[in-house]
Amino acid sequence: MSADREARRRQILDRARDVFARRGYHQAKIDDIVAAAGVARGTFYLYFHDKRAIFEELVQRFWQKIVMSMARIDVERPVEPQVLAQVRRILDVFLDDPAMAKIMLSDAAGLDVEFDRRLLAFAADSAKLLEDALHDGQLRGLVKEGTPSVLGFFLVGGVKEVLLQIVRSAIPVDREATTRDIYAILARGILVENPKAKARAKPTREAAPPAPAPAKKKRATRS
Amino acid sequence: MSADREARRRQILDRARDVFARRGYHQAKIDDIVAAAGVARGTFYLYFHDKRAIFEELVQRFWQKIVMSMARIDVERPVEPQVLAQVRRILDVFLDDPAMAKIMLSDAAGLDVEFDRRLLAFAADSAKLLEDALHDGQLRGLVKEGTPSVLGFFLVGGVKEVLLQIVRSAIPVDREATTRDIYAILARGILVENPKAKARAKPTREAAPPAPAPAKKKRATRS
DNA sequence: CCCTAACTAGACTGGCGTGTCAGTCTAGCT
DNA sequence: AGCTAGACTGACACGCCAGTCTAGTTAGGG
Repeated sequence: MSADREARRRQILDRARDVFARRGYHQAKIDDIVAAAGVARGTFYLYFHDKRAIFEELVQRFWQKIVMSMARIDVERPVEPQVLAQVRRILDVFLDDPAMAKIMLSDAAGLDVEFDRRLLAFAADSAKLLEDALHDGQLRGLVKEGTPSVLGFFLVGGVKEVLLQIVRSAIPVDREATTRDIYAILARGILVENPKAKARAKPTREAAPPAPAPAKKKRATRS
Repeated sequence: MSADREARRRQILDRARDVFARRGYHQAKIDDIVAAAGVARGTFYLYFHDKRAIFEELVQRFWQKIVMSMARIDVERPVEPQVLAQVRRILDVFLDDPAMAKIMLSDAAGLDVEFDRRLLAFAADSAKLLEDALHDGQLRGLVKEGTPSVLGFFLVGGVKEVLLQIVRSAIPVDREATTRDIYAILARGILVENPKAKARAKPTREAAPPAPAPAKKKRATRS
């Protein structure tokens, strides 16, 4: 009955997720999805109103998981283990479902004006909350100085990119180690401020350009 | 003659850039582009082979600018001003051309299998170079410990996200201040390690969930 | 005044992919 | 055996849009 129905729905949903992850929203054709799910084209439309609807449902469900993994930081207790645990939980949510992670971290924009609008609005709200939290943290001496919105964006962007690259490369990672790496960046940054000439290895070495779109430090052509 | 031709080409290119930035690759119709450029449909095809070609050229040109802004860090001289200048240059490149910035930071993927493939490959190369540079920096005592690839991804992702949000919100920012904010994160991180109960403001306050896709710290429902 | 080249306006077509719908098939009931 | 509900099928209609093409306009050069 409705249990069958639920199962069938689940099946389509799961397969669609894989197809979306592999091809991206626009490249994923309904034919690909129904083929992967092993159902007829018409059946798909018995369970989902249209392509956008199934995509939205996938995004929605995964977003729920993310929200569920968030925990308030208790100021009365040591912060470090709480932050570590939080980072670890985020890692788990994304890496436990690489297909959805890929979808959330690369697609999820540029499909529909309305969908984009809602997504953007939601993102803005979330960013505002994070910003407030960081500002509050600053007042409490838990967060270093700096423009809260910039701190928040950097934080989110950094974690997103790390997760995306992990998921893309499909290489299994040591989650514990990655958690510590991220925590170290949060707590201490990346650059050494006063180099005071430490190691100094092979003196002839290249520095490097950036990645995908924008990039950062060292090396190149000019200047 | 060819000067006129170059100018016409330029005009179409510039207007197309605006349309792509406003609508995204898929929503941008050829009709939108020719209307914005004030040329006839046929004329467009006198200058560009097809839609993908003009998009690729835009991406290509902007990427050149990014690469040009990269400078090798001279280990013999003080690092801080060099890094500050580097961050500032990146900010300038992106914020001077918000339309292209928007395109590079959100689209630029998911249009064509071949295009994606090349982009990804290129991104991977760049990431590798940055990773090597960071590793080298560690040996020289300029970069803190941690897995170089994770440091690199976090760095790139953080900067990307900050730029994207600035460009999206269209609010003019103080580039000098943003540069310092980013440098501060690079040099010192975000979290205070040993809070030692400093300020302590309004004790009843919310922490916050995250942003767009993945997110970070504080707040929520469970745990 | 004509000729050419660049351009315009816009009609056209071809392909693609979404969503529909008339019909089939199955399981269960009477 | 006859009937019914409703899950499922898949050919097809339709809209959309990139890219092509034609007829007509404009401007300059000889």
